[in-house]
Amino acid sequence: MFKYDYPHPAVTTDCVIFGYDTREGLSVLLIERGIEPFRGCWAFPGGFMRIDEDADTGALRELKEETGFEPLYIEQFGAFTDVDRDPRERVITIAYLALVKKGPVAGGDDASKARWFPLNAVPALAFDHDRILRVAISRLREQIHFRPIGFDLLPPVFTMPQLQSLYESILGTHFDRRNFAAKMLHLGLLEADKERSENTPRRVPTTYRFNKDRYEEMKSGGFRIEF
Amino acid sequence: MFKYDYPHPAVTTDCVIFGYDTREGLSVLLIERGIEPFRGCWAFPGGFMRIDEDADTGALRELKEETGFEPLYIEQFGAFTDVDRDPRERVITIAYLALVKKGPVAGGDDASKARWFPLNAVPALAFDHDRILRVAISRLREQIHFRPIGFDLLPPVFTMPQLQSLYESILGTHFDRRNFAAKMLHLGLLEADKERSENTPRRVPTTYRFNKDRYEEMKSGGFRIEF
DNA sequence: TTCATATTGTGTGAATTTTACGCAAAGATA
DNA sequence: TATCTTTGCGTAAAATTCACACAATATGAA
Repeated sequence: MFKYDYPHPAVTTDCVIFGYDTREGLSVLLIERGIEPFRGCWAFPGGFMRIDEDADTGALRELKEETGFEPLYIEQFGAFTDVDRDPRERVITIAYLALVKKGPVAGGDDASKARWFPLNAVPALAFDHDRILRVAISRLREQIHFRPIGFDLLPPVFTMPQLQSLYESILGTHFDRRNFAAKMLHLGLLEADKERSENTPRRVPTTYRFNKDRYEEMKSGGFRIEF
Repeated sequence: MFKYDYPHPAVTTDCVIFGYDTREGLSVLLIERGIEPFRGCWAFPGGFMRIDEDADTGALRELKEETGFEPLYIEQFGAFTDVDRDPRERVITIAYLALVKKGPVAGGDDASKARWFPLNAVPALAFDHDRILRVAISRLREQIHFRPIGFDLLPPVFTMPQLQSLYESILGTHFDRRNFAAKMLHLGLLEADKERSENTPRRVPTTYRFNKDRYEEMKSGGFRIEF
């Protein structure tokens, strides 16, 4: 039993985990809650922050425990603190945005009910997670202009059409194929690859790799990807 | 006495309050701590979040109580959760960025020791507030591209040189006078004012007002101020 | 093998925006 | 009235964005 002179809220972390594939576009990973409150509802993986770990560590721990994924990018994007957002007691949550390489859920102990949902087919969510998701998406859209985080969602070797549909999926817009390729190549972050991509219906597109060293160089002088 | 099965951290809010005037440029409002820990150190106004209010409400309350200012803009920009950031007990803080019309500190009860510091003359700060300040400044620089929040820092009627030095002060850069004016006017957010500005050494610059209605119109179609 | 089809790679000119900078007008001071 | 400083306006060159055409490559059917 832990005692305080003043009431303290409980603190949780929640992870909005995005993944991507060409078939379903941008998707988010949800877990079906096995316990009350909101039993049977879908929610973000997350849990109580331990008293001896910071929120970043806690979010990462919960993410791995509940989904088995190793995030390629993770970033705190806000605290959600509405007084009655949790029916049990006063709980505030610190929300994280994570990108992972999409795949079948490897499954830790709790992961039996984890599933990917394409962004346009997300069910009603527990707590205030609907609002958290909206904020996460708008944050992802902002971030993609400043960091090449999109590349974390693709395999290490990818084609220009793949890269374009990823960007279109995240930003919800359509780009001219030729202008998109020109801009991307002009950034100097891509290098053409020898290998050929597999499983393409028509002409085989050239494959590229993301040059992370080049990106690190560019960051020092400030940096922005325009679209 | 409040008892929990699991340990709960304390939760505070802290406000990084920015003000501006031509003489000192961008400044931040700090309070000298009267109690331990960090007694005598300068820190952001803030305090414990109440169990029956959300963080936004708490931040606003503390801001008003401790400084007497009414923020023209306020925005949460992050939670800081390092395990040992407070020597007393586990305390996490939710940090807010606020803009106020700079003036003498009106002073609530605690405000006796509040003072404005120009950004290039900020003393060492209590807790992890140095880091919080750095994050706040970079957030302010980002935000100024998407919202005309700079106008909240100026008097309702202002001149183009005033507006320019505000932007230069926030972004830490220098713009060509003529190009800056052209871009600003081109946005359509300014309307020329009849009145003349006072106290100018040479030629009297024309004065402008910020057209908030026009801004609200523009927001719907997405919006970005480029520099 | 050949042809029609689908998809990718590259280029180019027009329109727009950014950038650098010249010059005259307006007020203050001598 | 002359001089100095600051503001307002304009313009040409450079860079970027945007719309679009055409050739090249692979597949599958004839």
